[in-house]
Amino acid sequence: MPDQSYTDMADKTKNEDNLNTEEKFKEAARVVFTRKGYAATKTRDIALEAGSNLALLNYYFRSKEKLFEIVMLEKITQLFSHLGPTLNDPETTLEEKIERIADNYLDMLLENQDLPLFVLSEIRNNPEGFGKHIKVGTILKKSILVQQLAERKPDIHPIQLFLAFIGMLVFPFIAKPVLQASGAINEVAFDQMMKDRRQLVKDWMKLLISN
Amino acid sequence: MPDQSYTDMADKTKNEDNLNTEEKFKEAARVVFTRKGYAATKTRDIALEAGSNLALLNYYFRSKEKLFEIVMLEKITQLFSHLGPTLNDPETTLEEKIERIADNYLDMLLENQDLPLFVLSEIRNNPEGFGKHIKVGTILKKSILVQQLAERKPDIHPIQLFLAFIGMLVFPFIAKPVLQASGAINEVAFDQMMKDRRQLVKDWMKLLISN
DNA sequence: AGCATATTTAATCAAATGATTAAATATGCT
DNA sequence: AGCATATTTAATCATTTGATTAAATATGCT
Repeated sequence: MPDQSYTDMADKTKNEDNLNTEEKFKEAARVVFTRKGYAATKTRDIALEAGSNLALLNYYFRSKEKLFEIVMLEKITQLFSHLGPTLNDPETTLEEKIERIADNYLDMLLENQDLPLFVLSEIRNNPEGFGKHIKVGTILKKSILVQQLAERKPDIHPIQLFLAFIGMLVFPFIAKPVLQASGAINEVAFDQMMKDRRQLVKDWMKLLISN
Repeated sequence: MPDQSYTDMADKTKNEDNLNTEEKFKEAARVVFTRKGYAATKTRDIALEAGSNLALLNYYFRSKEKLFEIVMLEKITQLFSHLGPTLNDPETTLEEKIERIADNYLDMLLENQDLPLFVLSEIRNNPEGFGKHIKVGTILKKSILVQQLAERKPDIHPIQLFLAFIGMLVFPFIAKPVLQASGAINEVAFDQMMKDRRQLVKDWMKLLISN
C-alpha cells in the first residue's frame, strides 16, 4: 500500500529539481514576457530561455496564458503594492509620505526599469483581466495620502497632485526607450539622472503643496 | 503591383474607389494597431474592420509590416511633431512656451488618448526601427526651450524639468487604462480632469522654474 | 462594343505556434 | 532489485496566420 508515499515520496524530486525547473520557467517567462509583451512572446522562446523545452512548459503551467497570469500578477503586485502601506500610514505627515514614496518607489523602479511600461501596456491590451486582481481604485481614493492632499490643497483635486507625483517618478521610465533610441540619453546617464531626480521630485512636490 | 503605371489609365477607378479603399485600410489599421498593438493584430482583423478582405490588404500594402510602418510613422509624427516648432521658437519666452505646449499638446492628446501608450510600447518593442524616423534626441538637446530652462535653473539639468513638464501632460493618458480598469475614474471624469489639468500644469511648471 | 488595365474575390499555401501524446528516463521507497 | 510515481524528451497535431495565386469582375478609353 504505497498510498501514503504518494505524497511524500516525490517531494525530494520536487524540491530539488521541480522547484528549480519551475522557477527557471517562471524566471524565463518574466524575462521574455517583460521584454516582448504577451502577444509577441512565443512559448518556444520561453522554453529556450529556460534551457528547457516546450512540452515541459505545458506540463508545469498548462498553457501560455496560465504562465502569463502568474507573471503578470507578480508584476502588478510589484508595481502597486509598494505604494499601499505608505499611502495609508496614519502616522506620517504629507511631507513624510512624499519622502518615503520618492525613496522607496524610485529604488524599486531603478531595479525594475521596464516594469511600468510592461504592466501598463498589458493592462491596456486586456483591461478586463485586471480589475479583479487589484483594487487600486478604492485604495487610492480612500487613502490617507489623498485625504491629506485634499486638506492641504482644497482647491485642487487630489488625484491631480497624485498623478503629478507618480508621473514625475514613473514617466521617465516610460519615456526611456524613446530617449535612448533617439540618442537623447544613454543608459548610464539615464541612471544618473534618475538618482538626481529623487531629491528634485521631493522638492518639487513640496513646492506644489505649499502655499 | 500597385506601383505599376499610375499614369493614365484607371485614374477614375483609383480616385474614387482605390483612394477610398486604401484609406479605409489605413484607417482600419490605425484603429486595430492602436487598440491591440502590432503583435496582437491579425491582418484579418484589419481587413474585417475595413469591410474588405485579406488579399486586398496585401495587394495594396504588400505586407502587415509595411502597413504598420505607414501607421507608425503617422503616429510618431503625431506624437512628436507638435512639440518641435514651439520648442524652437526664438520669439517666445519660457513662460510662453510652457503655455503654448500645455495648450496645444493637451488638445492633441485629448483627441488621441491612446496615442502615447501605443507609440511608446511599440518603440520599446522595436527600438531599432525608430531612430531613423525621428531625431528627437538632437532636436531636444539643442532646442531653445532646453537652453532657456538651463539659463533659468542652472543647477537643474534641463531634461529633468522637461520630463516633469511632458510627464505632467502625458502620464495621465498612460495611466488611464489602469485608472479606469481599477474603477478609480470613469471616462467622463477623466476628460474633465484633463481639462482642469491644463491650467494646473501651467501653474505648476511656472512654479518649478521660479526662484 | 471591345480592349487594356485595375480591382476584387475565393481558394490555397507554407510557416509558425500552442498544445498534446506516448514513450523513455530518473527518483525515491520498500 | 523492483515498483510506483515524477519528470523529460521527441514526434506530432490542429489551428492560426501572413501571404500568394489564378480567376472573375469592374472601369475607362477608343
